[in-house]
Amino acid sequence: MLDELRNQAGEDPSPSADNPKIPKAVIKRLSLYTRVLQKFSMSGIEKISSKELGDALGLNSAQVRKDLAYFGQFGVPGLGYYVEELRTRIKSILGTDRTVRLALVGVGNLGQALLSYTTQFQRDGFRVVVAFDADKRKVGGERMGVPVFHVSDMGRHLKEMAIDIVMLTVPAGVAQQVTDLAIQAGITAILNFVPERLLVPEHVKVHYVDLSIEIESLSYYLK
Amino acid sequence: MLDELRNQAGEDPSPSADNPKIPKAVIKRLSLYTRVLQKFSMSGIEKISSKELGDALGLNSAQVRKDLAYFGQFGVPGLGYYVEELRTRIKSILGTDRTVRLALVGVGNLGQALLSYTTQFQRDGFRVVVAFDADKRKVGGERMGVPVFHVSDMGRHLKEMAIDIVMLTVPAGVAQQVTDLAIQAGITAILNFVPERLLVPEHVKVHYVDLSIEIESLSYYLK
DNA sequence: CAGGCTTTGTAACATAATTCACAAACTCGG
DNA sequence: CCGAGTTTGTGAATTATGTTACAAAGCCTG
Repeated sequence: MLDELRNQAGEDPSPSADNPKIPKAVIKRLSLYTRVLQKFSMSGIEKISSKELGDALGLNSAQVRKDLAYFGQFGVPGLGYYVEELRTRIKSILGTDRTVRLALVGVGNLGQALLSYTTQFQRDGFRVVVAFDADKRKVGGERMGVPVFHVSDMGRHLKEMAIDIVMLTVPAGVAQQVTDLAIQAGITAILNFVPERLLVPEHVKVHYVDLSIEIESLSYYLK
Repeated sequence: MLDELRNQAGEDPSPSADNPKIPKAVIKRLSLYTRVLQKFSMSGIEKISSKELGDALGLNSAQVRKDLAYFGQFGVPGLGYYVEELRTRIKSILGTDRTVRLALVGVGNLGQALLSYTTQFQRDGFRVVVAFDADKRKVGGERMGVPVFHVSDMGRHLKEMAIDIVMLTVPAGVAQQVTDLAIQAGITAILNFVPERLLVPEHVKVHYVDLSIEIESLSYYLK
């Protein structure tokens, strides 16, 4: 599909810089790894093997090692990986070693729920710093400590506030329009909750969260 | 055992109960097809080719045909597919030709947002018919027209109300517990919003919706 | 109603992702 | 500091998924 994108330039001395195609699934698993490592770290455990890491996620240990191998050599033969070190390095690879700045477009039901998701978001290093809506009655004040502006000013605010990722929870029908605006403002990553396919230039990455599809496909497996 | 765990990781093809091996991705695309077909149907268009259907979703036309071929022969050479007929048949395959009955566990922020998602859900043939929470203050009345019961009565209600799918939006930490209860009550499909892996027997299907992972992986692709 | 045109369904091919398997690297107890 | 025991990192094999290509089927125009 339109998933083929360049990878980020290396920000650390790992061989990731040149590797042109890392499977999307690998990236998602990296994210899972950090979560497990976080837990282990909390329990005061200092080292972990690919086997243990895999078991915690239902993955083959070779897959864990191979995933990590995309980015360098982090392990010690005969010992495994140092939990904290590995966690730090993966976070650095993912770019979540600093706070990721999110904007929310569409302060409806789902949008507000996302605004109140602060606990989880905070813990994972994200922060919703601004929201937008087309309804003038919702604009002006704050919701859950987040200022809400009118979409007509979105471009300006997105730039000024150095937004990394836009979350779309607008009504179906205006999603593409809003997307175009965001991209004009320099946004390159979108998390789309609207059940509509977005047409975007190649340098823009869209992830879809589609509840209806999840439910429909679950329905298939009912028996 | 390993198979079971692997299944829970959520991203790989699992041997579905009866149908030998239809890729999970195929099922999700079927769901997308119905959406496109719905739109075409609305516009009064009566036939559609695999090319057109694919174009609408950014897919290769052969993939569309192959996906459909898993389930039979629906098309007419030289003509394409009859929109309404195809839609009906796919819905029948997915089991969404009747209302799918959902239960929501955890009436927090996200849970309430899902309860208010009625418009979209209704349109797609789902219905949240009951909700549960552990907080006695939330229990008893209705939220968005949906009765809320205490989790301690969950098993009974799930059975009595013939629930198909359980949506989990409970606080991290109790997800596994709630899952076990639901499975004891005969539930075989779970949509899990909690950022935690669920251990379930083989016959139970779990789909994960994990916002943090979506954001983290988007973060990777930034610049 | 014949023949050119279109589009299906699928077999063969191509690509991608995962798992296996093992040499090499390192640990650690004694 | 040696040797038995682990565990890594990675080619090779396997499995899964997607694409190409085309014969067969059916439409439709003249």
